[in-house]
Amino acid sequence: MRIGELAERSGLSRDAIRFYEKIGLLGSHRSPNGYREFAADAVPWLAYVRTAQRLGFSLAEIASHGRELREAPDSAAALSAMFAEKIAIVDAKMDELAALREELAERAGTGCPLRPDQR
Amino acid sequence: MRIGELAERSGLSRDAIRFYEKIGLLGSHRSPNGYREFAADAVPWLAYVRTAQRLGFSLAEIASHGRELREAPDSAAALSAMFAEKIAIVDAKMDELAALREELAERAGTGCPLRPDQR
DNA sequence: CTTGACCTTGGAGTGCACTCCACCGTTTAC
DNA sequence: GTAAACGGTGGAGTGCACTCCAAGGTCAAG
Repeated sequence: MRIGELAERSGLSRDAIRFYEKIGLLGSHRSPNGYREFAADAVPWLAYVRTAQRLGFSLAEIASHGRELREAPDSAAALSAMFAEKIAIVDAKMDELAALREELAERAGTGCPLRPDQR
Repeated sequence: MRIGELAERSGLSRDAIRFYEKIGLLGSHRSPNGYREFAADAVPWLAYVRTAQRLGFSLAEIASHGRELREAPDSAAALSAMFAEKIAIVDAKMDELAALREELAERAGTGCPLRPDQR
């Protein structure tokens, strides 16, 4: 698949895809004419990248996550440990969100808004 | 409280605090000597800002949220509606995180990692 | 054989959220 | 009274994640 198709299927811009390739977030090989060729699984990978990114992971983190996965010894234990770590991070974020939600709900109940300053 | 104390109590840099004041995220008044004076509730407000920011809200969003709150008619209903909206956003983020967590857990189980490309 | 859609590479520019700096005035401790 | 600590301003610089643009190569259709 070439860049235009991937752009359309992933919802990303061509420029964003080229940028992702440049920083090592996305692999590709080149056709004889110099065009980038992407594998079919680039689409779900980019969907995952978008989700992880929206949830507060930087592209560098996502890329290093991807690298770890590729470089991991093919051991189920190592993989599980890595995912457990990521899941712990996700759980921590969820806890924070729950706390923020609580805070919002509480203030909504009391009718006492949070303010930048007393004015 | 002056900027140094607020910086220490909030864990933010003086520069960050000045920046927040400049973009209207934080109010202050000035002493006769020109020094900024901050109210005591700037500390919890900044803590809230940090949390909301870490969870993916931009400073512009947080600032406009703060403004809405200050400008809201003093009606419990209006406040509740506003908070309900924010809570819905938070809930959506939590759902996304849960989905990501699911995805990670699933892949961890199968031992089939996600990859940037087949290499 | 040209038109148009597609692709390439630099490199510049953008918006966000700061951070750093120089240079200057004020306050506090000794 | 002076040195250190603290405060002020304006402006430049940084890192991230793109976006836009110019100049040009490739390829299928008419």
